Amino acid sequence: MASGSYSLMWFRKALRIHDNPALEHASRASSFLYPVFVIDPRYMDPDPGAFSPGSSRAGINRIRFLLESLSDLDSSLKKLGSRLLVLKGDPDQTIIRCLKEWNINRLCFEYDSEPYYQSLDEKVKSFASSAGVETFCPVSHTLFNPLEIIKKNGGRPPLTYQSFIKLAEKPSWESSELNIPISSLPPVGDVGSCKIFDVPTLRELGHSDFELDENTPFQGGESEGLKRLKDVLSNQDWVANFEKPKGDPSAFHKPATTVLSPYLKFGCLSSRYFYQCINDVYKDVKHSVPPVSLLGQLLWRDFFYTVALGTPNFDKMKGNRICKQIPWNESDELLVAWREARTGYPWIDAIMVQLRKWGWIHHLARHCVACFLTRGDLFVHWEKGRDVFERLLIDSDWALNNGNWLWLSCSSFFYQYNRIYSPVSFGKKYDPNGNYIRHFLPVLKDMPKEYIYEPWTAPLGVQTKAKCIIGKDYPKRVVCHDSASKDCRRKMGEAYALNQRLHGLVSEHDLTNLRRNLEEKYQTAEMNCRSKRQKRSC
DNA sequence: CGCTTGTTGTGTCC
DNA sequence: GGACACAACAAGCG
Repeated sequence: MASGSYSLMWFRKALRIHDNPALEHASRASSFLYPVFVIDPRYMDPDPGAFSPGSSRAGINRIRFLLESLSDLDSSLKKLGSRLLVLKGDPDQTIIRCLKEWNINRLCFEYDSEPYYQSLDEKVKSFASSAGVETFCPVSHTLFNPLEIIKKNGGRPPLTYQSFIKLAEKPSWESSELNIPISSLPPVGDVGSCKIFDVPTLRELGHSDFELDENTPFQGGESEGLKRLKDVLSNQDWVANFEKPKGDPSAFHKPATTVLSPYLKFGCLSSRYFYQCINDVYKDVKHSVPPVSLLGQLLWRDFFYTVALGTPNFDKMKGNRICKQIPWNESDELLVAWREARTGYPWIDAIMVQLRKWGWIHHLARHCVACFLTRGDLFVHWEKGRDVFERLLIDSDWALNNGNWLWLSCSSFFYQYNRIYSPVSFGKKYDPNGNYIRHFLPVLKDMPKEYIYEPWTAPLGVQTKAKCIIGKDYPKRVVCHDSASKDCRRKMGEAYALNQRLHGLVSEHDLTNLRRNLEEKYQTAEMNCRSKRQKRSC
């Protein structure tokens, strides 16, 4: 193309300038470059019916993080002589209209393995090919191409971390220069009759009633992500010796992990660039190794992306060949208590408050509440907890979120259902004084440390003095952990036996039968108590 | 079939 | 802080 191309760079994730092969390609030999982000009203418009402020799909914290990331991207593009063109509408229809209106002959966007993008991209690509528009969709969100790994494994994804590591080996780009600085970009061409917006504010999108008392301390955008990365890397010793299971989930003034996950989720930070930076630190020093090392965490991310892509119905129990079929109970009452931080277990409730306010909680805190909701205490379906995380986390990532819920509920990957996190003693060993609880549940701030993890055991006099009466100022616990966790173990055992007997081919009918049996067998004191309450209220 | 391996449990004992 | 019992799982490999 002698006169140069009219190129459209479609931003979805990869909200960055550095290590962005699609952007690089789009800017090469182009007369005009149109950098586009499409706001889908279904994703961004307020939904007053949702259980937390935000849209129907995302809580307010993640929408804010995305808008901050877009603003940052826009100002970086402006420094390079370009800008971000924000459009509103159905993403596929909007992109197709732009392609026509602007006579685009080259469309560039990052490959995305999530089902949502797979079907969206299919539509856009099929139009592009019929219209003679060249498309360029590089894999740059993950370290490896998940399709290649699946192919290498004979068409099925590896199901253990170690087999994944063996298949993956070293990434092809390990020692190439990824972060080639861009000094300028081609100009944006005429936009014709397409309505172009600036990056909107939350208020402009109609979100106004969000809480202001304590919001996420994490700001979106590539600049912020790179700054955070620099901070992390400046502590070489910490990077080299990082071991994931050893972090302190109750540390919140200074989190025990990098909190780079939200930047990786939106692609504000390139996972490949991060990988190279860690490798640089490792060069001359003794360091931890996967799976627990910092580099190991990036490999976990790729592992889950690969399994997720190669597993039909990965985000469901039914029809998911790697998921155990378990007769989770259908109690919305218990789900809501968990979601609204009213379980009566301060450690669990404090975590759920931090999740709602910050949109981020420590990895082990995620384990505690996920285990508690599913196989540990409440026996509620992992898909319901998954939905809550999906909405509230600023770093919620389709493959990782579903993969971790499968893991924690002992539905796949991990099967030792007798290992249950105690909602009392797990937090206590990190934070014996309960500072974390006092911060996120101020109603308990004056409870003596002897009782703060189990306030229902505090004598009434102590409760009065702490101005926190259990059952009035703070809820009574929704189940008794000792008996509930024992019941969960037994239920899991029976469900596993059924899965084994039927070789995983458990029908809806089998599951209903087992559920009925279990309910008869294992009704604990609380369960009886709860059903009596329900009957009374009916 | 038997053996090894698997990121991250709890409670008790020394 | 390390060892052990607890009660015990699945996947992968030979």
